Amino acid sequence: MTINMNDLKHMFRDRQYKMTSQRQIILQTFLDHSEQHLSAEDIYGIVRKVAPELGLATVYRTLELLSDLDVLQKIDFGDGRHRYEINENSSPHHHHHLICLACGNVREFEDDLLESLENAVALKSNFTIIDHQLKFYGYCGECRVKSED
Amino acid sequence: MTINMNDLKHMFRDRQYKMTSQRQIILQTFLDHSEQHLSAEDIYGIVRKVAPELGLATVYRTLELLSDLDVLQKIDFGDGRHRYEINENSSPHHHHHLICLACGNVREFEDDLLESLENAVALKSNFTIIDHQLKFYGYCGECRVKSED
DNA sequence: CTTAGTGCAAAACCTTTGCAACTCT
DNA sequence: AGAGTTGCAAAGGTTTTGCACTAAG
Repeated sequence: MTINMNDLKHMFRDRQYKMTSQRQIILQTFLDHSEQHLSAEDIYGIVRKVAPELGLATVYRTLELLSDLDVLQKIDFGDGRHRYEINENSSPHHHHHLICLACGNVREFEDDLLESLENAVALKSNFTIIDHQLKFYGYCGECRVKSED
Repeated sequence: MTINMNDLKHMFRDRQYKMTSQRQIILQTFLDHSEQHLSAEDIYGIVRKVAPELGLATVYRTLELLSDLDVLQKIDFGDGRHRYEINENSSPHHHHHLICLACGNVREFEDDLLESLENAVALKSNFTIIDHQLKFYGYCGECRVKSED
């Protein structure tokens, strides 16, 4: 159930947004880098090669729009800038991040186990849960080996 | 096992940091507001009343120092500024955040259930986990009632 | 006394906004 | 034609930094 350009065009039409070339290029960039967590500046750098006149402000505005439409998910790894990843499937859940404190690398981790916890929390705290974000901080295998010298 | 000023003084002495009045005041502010998630500007505002000459840069530098010492935990709720809370007990684990998408309020949630998940992740991904952060986004009881009009 | 820490102001970042020109529908 | 969109530059907000001065050990 991957999002494609056609879905997007319909989504836009329905809400009277316009499908501009800039928006297409930016979305395509996410489709081409679906495994990565790109910042506005990252996108700007990539997109510049194809469309040198495309402005950084447009990147920011498009990122905000696509986040509002739940096409992108805004994440924060604490490195001072927002990062975005494409929501490939309909449900944004079930995928978390392993952040290495040494090299800063971010890896994905698939998981379903949080569902039950979520229900428990909702009940106990009178809180309607829409989404969650789980991040693990630690050291990846590579960095662990390096530090063993 | 609450952190107090004496523990801190020893911690500082051991590492040849100086215990200045500014640092004491800032730490005391966290002890007095242990349930809250204060930003640099929050701290600055509170501290100003006691020590009007204390500068914002010092607040930032102290926040960084105390985070490095694991006395404070740096959190990000996506509101454009970093927030800090004091690590009252030795193990920083077992407490998460419920963030209301309507009013922006942040509530704490106590929990132990993530331990087993953490072990599973560590094993499966060859990743040594030091810490985790779990955030639930949704709507608190109050905002849910309000939106039912 | 020596070295770390402070305060101030300036700089550095990331992100948002105002506005005239532009382009999808 | 008309509404939404873009690009540029300027402004905004948070955090960092350089440097002369001060204070802790």
